[in-house]
Amino acid sequence: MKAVLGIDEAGRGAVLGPLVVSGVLVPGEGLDTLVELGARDSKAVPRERRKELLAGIAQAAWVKAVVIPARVVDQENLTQLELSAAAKIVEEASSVTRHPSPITVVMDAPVAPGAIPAFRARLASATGLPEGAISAYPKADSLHPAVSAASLAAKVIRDAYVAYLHTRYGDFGWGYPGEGKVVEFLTRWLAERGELPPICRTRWRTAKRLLDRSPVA
DNA sequence: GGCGACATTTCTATTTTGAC
DNA sequence: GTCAAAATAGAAATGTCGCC
Repeated sequence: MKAVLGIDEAGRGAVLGPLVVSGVLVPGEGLDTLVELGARDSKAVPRERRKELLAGIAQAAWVKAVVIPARVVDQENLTQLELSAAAKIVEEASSVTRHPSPITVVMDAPVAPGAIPAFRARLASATGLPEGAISAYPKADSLHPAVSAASLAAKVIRDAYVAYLHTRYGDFGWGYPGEGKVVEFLTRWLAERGELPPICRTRWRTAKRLLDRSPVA
């Protein structure tokens, strides 16, 4: 039975902090184990519980994450970055399996349904996998246990990275525009330094609005 | 045919509400 | 008190349509 590599990302909509793309590789027969461990829609799992689940998943599966800093997100579009990260994860996953091209890739579609075939073709081209070995569809993070596990891993790793950033920049929340802490942090930073912090995605509307309002911008 | 605007689709999160 | 689902609000990319 082919191994299954689930891929998902966290931090797509955040104005502060990185985008994290994660992959979880399990033997086909190991999918039931992921379900038993509690791999399911990560949005329905409380933040602290996610860490416990990932600890169990990491013992039963191969886990890999690619962290993409905010400044890199500023320079390229998210879909292209996610595709490159996914290709890197597929490459490493292939190297840890014993057979040539034994992987089936399943991931959350990062594009509109009409654009999924083109996305699959690009990923196939980047990885050397046949298109038939790649599956991408909406809500895969809640429908497929390997993608659920990848989603949990991406969120936990992003949370840990953000916690590290808190030690350097202070508490700015989790980085999403809807959080009051995020806007307060950016407003204060901009007022004190006259520029946005290096962990900010300056292309985001939230950042642009603050720059437009800033007297020093 | 090329370009821009808009609609649609996805993702993310938090908050609120209701059931157990 | 805990958990799940729905609502809401932020982001970007793609596809379609109308205009030049």
